[in-house]
Amino acid sequence: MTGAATGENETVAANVDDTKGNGSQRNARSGRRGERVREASTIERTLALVGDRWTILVLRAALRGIRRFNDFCSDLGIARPILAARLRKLVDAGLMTKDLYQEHPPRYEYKLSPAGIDLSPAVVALVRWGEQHLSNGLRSTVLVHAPCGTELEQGFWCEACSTTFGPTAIRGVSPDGHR
Amino acid sequence: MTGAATGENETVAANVDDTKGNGSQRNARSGRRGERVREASTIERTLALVGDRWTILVLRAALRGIRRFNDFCSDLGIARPILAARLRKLVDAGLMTKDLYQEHPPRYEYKLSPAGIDLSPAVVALVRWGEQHLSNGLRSTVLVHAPCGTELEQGFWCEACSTTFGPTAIRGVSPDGHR
DNA sequence: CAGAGTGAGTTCTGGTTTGGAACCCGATGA
DNA sequence: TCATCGGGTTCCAAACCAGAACTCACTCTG
Repeated sequence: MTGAATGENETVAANVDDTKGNGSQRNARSGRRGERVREASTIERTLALVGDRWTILVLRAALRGIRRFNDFCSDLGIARPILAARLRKLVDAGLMTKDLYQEHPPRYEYKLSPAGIDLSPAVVALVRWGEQHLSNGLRSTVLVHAPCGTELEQGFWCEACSTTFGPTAIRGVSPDGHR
Repeated sequence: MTGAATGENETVAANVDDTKGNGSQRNARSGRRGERVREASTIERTLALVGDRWTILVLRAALRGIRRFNDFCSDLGIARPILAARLRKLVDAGLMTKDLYQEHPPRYEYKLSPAGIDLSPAVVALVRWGEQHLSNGLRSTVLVHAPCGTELEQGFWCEACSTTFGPTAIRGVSPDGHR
């Protein structure tokens, strides 16, 4: 009853299957707040990392070339303790590196690691969504393909079919089904 | 890794220009917590909306076809008050709709609106990043192109050049031409 | 018809996280 | 020597989050 009721032809992207039906997951957590026993799924862990108001902004600032503590601070308007905590978390998670760029008063720069750069599709997707849906008529920035200046599209690409497609054509499968 | 579909390979994504140098920047906020005076930029508003641990998970559940309060609740393991607050926020923001599906005890279903579906590239990007960087060897879900079953790539696409490209080839420009 | 069950929330109550100010520390540099 | 800068940390109040329990309006079972 739950699912099918609406069957109709909405634009829906609603059949991204999650491959496990629902057999196992949902199990116990301890009584204590914050330390759940069930193993968090991958996305839950992803969001535990980047799912807050600042982390993505820090990443975006880093993508724009900002590297120093104070520059992040004044560019984002973020409170210093929060920034320190976010940078530490990102460095610990391997998304950024902290390099000494000057010894005597030890000074560091924060740069994106490859894993951090890999997150840029997500950052770009959020930026673009905001520009499309939240800008009140005046878009502040348009992201374009640098070589030609055309506004970029973001989409999914199937190498086998050599085609792009939208969210409705996505399915989730389990990799360990037979392997 | 990321770039299978991207022609060039690259190191740094650090020169996405942000078009404003810093002309108008970072100005005042009031003394009160939470009500800043400066007009938040688009991404800041985007993140104020979806930038927390649960909203993206709620959206992902909705993409998977979940529609009812209790189903979200048990699928995600989210506390009921938080879920109620998130759904209300998403409905208010126009990302989801709340439809009556039964009168007598009034019962509602929550569905993604087109604006919510538009966020799926971001959700997918986060899921994929997590699968690539956070799964400890065992990936729980692989997203594939439904018609052919090939694992999908996500990338940027330039219609003018008919080419895909990676994050390094992105530039930000001001929409009003000058600059 | 009483009682159990269901779906969709809200209230209550603590623990956790944020955000802002202020402070610390080690070099410069005037 | 004192001020400044870059990079943090400490302290504290306000906001947010999570869980349990409760409400409300039905419907179903015996």
